[in-house]
Amino acid sequence: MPLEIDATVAARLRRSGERYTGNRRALVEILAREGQPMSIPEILAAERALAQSSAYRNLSVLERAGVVRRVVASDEFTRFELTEDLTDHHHHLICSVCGQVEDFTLPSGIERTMRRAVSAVSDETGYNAVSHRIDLIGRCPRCA
Amino acid sequence: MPLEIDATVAARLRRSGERYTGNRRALVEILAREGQPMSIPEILAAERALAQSSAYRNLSVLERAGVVRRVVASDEFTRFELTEDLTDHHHHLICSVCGQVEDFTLPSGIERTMRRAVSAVSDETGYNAVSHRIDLIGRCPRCA
DNA sequence: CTCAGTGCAAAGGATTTGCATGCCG
DNA sequence: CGGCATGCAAATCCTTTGCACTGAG
Repeated sequence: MPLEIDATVAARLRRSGERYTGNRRALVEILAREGQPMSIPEILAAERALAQSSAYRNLSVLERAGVVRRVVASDEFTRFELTEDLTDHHHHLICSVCGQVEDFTLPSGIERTMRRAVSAVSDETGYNAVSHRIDLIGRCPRCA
Repeated sequence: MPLEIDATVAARLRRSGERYTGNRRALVEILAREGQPMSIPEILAAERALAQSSAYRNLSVLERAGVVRRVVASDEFTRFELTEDLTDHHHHLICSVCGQVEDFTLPSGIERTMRRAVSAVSDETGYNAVSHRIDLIGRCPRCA
């Protein structure tokens, strides 16, 4: 796992008044290694020693600390990924059949356009602190 | 409810080999009237006579027939809305606190740009029949 | 020592399903 | 008439929680 991520995570947990325990480090490591949103079953398969309840509890802690983000796909599982500032700004390709999620990025020009549009909408509607999320839905090559 | 929607729904159900029953018509009517994604509790509150299981079952039938679409917000409830071709292409503002969903549209130029970008990504990744979904996340005026 | 973190098992809660009955086609 | 739709209640299954125990600080 990149040292920088590790240090940032440590700092954020400290700021939230939470410890950086072995289980939490393991979770961050798995998510960093995988680089794609992972469901709890996938995480548990990758880390046999981790109790299911600890996975849920710690991911929740990491979410509140701003380390991981919840991703909703098309199947019954919530997925988790490291927040964008630990990795990079990206979006998701979601397979409508199997629910698998893949990352992709948009050209920076389009991102700029989107940000402008988003802040315009935010002004018009009275919603504040608006972030955007762009998902593409289709069939992955395996399910096509 | 607009006659045109009613006729289209009837046709799609027929094509799926499904009946257009009273409950199904009531669901379409409520969703058309509301014009915003609705959760099951909201739907049941609007239609007291409808059994919860019938709501779930019929919305599922309507989804398979291409009449309604599932919308995932930020709370624990799945929401439902009429598909875009029965209404219009739009996106969602999701309140990160209460989960309420509101519609908004983007300027057509931006939509065009997005469609081009989406098809480029689709070509690169091997995903096909890709549609896009843009959600803005923020706090609605009531929760701000 | 203390208290947060952990694992196990049980509870919770949205959604699904089994089954007997009613009604549309 | 026959089969799908319906309502009720029970079952499912992801997720959360209670509790006793362990380990880090």
